[in-house]
Amino acid sequence: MTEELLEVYRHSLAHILAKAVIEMFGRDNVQYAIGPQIADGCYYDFTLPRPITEDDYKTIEDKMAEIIKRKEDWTRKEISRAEALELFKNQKYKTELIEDLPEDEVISIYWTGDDFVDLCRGPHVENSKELMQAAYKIKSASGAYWRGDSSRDSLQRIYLYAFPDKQQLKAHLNLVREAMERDHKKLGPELDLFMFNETAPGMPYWLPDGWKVYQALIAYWRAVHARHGYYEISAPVINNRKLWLISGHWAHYQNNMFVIPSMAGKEIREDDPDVFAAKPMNCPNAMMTYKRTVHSYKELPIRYNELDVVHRKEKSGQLNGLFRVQAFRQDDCHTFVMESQIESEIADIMNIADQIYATFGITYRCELSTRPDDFMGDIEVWNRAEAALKRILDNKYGEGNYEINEGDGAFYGPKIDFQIKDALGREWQCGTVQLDFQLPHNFGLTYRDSDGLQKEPVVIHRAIFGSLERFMGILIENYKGAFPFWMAATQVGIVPIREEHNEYAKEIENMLMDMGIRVVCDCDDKNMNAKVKEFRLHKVPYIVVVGDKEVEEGTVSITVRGSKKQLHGVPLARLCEMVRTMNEEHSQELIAE
RNA sequence: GCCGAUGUGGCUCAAUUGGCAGAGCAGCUGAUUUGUAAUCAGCAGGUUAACGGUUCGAGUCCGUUCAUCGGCUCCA
Repeated sequence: MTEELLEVYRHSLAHILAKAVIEMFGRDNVQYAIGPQIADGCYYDFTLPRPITEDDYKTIEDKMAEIIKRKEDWTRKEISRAEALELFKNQKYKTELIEDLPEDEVISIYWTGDDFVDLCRGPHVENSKELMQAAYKIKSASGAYWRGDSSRDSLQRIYLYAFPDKQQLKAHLNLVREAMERDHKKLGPELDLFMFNETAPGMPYWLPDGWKVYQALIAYWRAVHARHGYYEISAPVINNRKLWLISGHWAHYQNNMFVIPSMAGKEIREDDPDVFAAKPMNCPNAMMTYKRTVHSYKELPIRYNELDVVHRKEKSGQLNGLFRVQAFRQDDCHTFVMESQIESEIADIMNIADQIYATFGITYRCELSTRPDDFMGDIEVWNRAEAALKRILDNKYGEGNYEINEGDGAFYGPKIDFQIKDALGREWQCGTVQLDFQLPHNFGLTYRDSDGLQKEPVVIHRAIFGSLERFMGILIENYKGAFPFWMAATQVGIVPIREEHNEYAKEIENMLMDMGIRVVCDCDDKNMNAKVKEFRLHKVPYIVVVGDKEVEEGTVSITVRGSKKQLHGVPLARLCEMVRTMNEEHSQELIAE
């Protein structure tokens, strides 16, 4: 099955879907918009007399089957603009699409039978009978805005899984089911990693086990940055409005800020000096730390790393587990550089990103976002900065091998984003490198250059994880909760077989603890099988079992997660060597021999 | 914010047309001491998300709010 053929099937099924919906609700009651193909099928957007619910899915699917069985011919016609406008005169979205086409564009339409016509470029099947073997299933229904614009009509979108045959659909549904098993929203509470409470929507609580994993991530992150000349700072979490007025957040970002009046019940007034806001970003405080003293060109670049929690008020309906939260820790850095240092500094950041992502076996996609229409600052500086970013990406990926979002940059500078996929294949922005010419200016930052003149530094905002919360979500799904040894909350679980083995088990626990290993020895009064099961459920990488034989020999038995065979008679010195190696190398695989 | 769905002990789920809120796991107590995924018995655990309405009677029907999920839009 070639890609092209798959496309023909999905495209054609979108038409069948539209035809089915129209037959269900009546031609005059349906406005149909667009129905493109997507990764696992297609969708179609409509305006309908009432909302589609799950009860309708079967009806629509049956209707589609019935239509396909009619074995209607599909005929393509090319028509003039005037003819097209006449044909679709009662269809507002089609009319708008036709009006927006260039004057000289050939307008093609497809008839499916003689009672359904759609504006379409094609290609399609010749006759519906070619779809007899096709397998499809309604995935979901949801709202969607006409042309993705929230100020325009709200349409109803019906998503369809669509494949050439039943086997492929079944295989895909299995993949989806498996992906659901990896869902961090399911695994997180199961493994006691994190939780939420309705008194703090979108603000995760990190539980003891989750916090250990989180801390392991941070420790690794610190170790990497220490070798690249980074210094960590921490700054206030709430600041007076004065700061946000200077940075521009009060004007441009207020809707996303938790604003805090000085007293409970006090109204927030524009002229009240005593108003604070929780920081949605770290940058303004980083500017303040730079500004505390004078700087020489010899000091640059200055790299201020930080891990403070930021709060962003999101509109309801936008929260999503750890992927979209209202309180999160960014692995943020603000680097103050001279313009001439931008390229080498960003190249170094890209190296750090590569190193860190590789440790987790994560693949990412880079996007460059360039100057928007409402940009601020000097256009020459913009051009030079964009050229520098392009050179870096060209060198790394080759020209044209990365995406460029023209005009998508921030108003204060261009940026490179790193996109990473979750278990269901949805992409999330994690790392980001943004150039900023504006904040240093707003805050009046300067350095004394070698020529004796005062100049403005450029700021590079960057994050590798993006937000620790989002990155943890990605990692939980990536590893299905079975973290590599170096990250695991409990790295070694010890199971004494009988009470008389407890003492030896505790000796091993102490020995490993002295090495900084996260170890739990289960001396509870219960069946050893129950202890093993408990450790397995928590996906503990190494389960160490000790009984008569081990006490006598001074060895352990190791059950390695994911491996069927057990390692018997492992000397304690060897156990120490194994765990030390995995920790030091941040290896993803467990040593199993 | 928009469209749709969901909400019952800590967890997984029951509860017929509206008719006594119930089980397994986890927990506690006691017994049990076991070689790689659940030892046995007993006990306890609930304002069915919250608030309001309909009804002789609401987990169940209606309304509002909150939270969560799938999307749209926006974002790390």
